[in-house]
Amino acid sequence: MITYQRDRDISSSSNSSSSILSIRPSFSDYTFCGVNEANYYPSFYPFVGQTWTPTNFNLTSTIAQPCEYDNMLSAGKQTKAKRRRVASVAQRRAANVRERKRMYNLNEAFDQLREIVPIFAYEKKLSRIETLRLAIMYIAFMTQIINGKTVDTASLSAKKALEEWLNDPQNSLAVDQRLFMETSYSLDTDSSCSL
DNA sequence: TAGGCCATCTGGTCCT
DNA sequence: AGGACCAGATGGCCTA
Repeated sequence: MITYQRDRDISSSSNSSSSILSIRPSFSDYTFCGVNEANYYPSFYPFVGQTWTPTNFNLTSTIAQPCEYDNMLSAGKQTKAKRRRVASVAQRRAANVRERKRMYNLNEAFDQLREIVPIFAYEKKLSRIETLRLAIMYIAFMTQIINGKTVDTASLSAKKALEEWLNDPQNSLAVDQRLFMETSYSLDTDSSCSL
């Protein structure tokens, strides 16, 4: 009997002699069940903390079948005939690496955006959603300037938008209201401002 | 301790 | 067929 848990749990666990193994069994575990690498089917999450057996993973042949959990997930959904892509261990790992790289690039773009939007007295690092919302308002503010509105008028609209935003019950963000006031103040007083 | 934010894994879908 | 993109799930970390 083998019990699985996530890789992350393993790395944070100090007890290396534990009988708890990785949720991703070694290749030998698959071959033990008669599954070859080409038919690797990586759906083990439902069995975290549970005793793993070929029965509850529905491994009754040499080919891994979708487990009950996947059937539960797809139940109730209007599904057309789906293409089941069978990924090898190497393909799945490569996809994970690509996904990490994709998210890294996304975060790099967020960092660049954080450097552009004016935050002034805001000492805390903006979250991604804060960055996006601030950028939206900043663009709206600058658009008004470009369209000939005075800084005062544009700043008034920006302040109004900011107040609406802050008063939005859905918005739990506690942003200092000085953000946009200081933006307009900076435009007013700093001629070298490159905003 | 609850909630927010984030990283990561994963499978489905779209596109080349 | 395979990569990119996306959303759901999950767990860790931090803060109020």
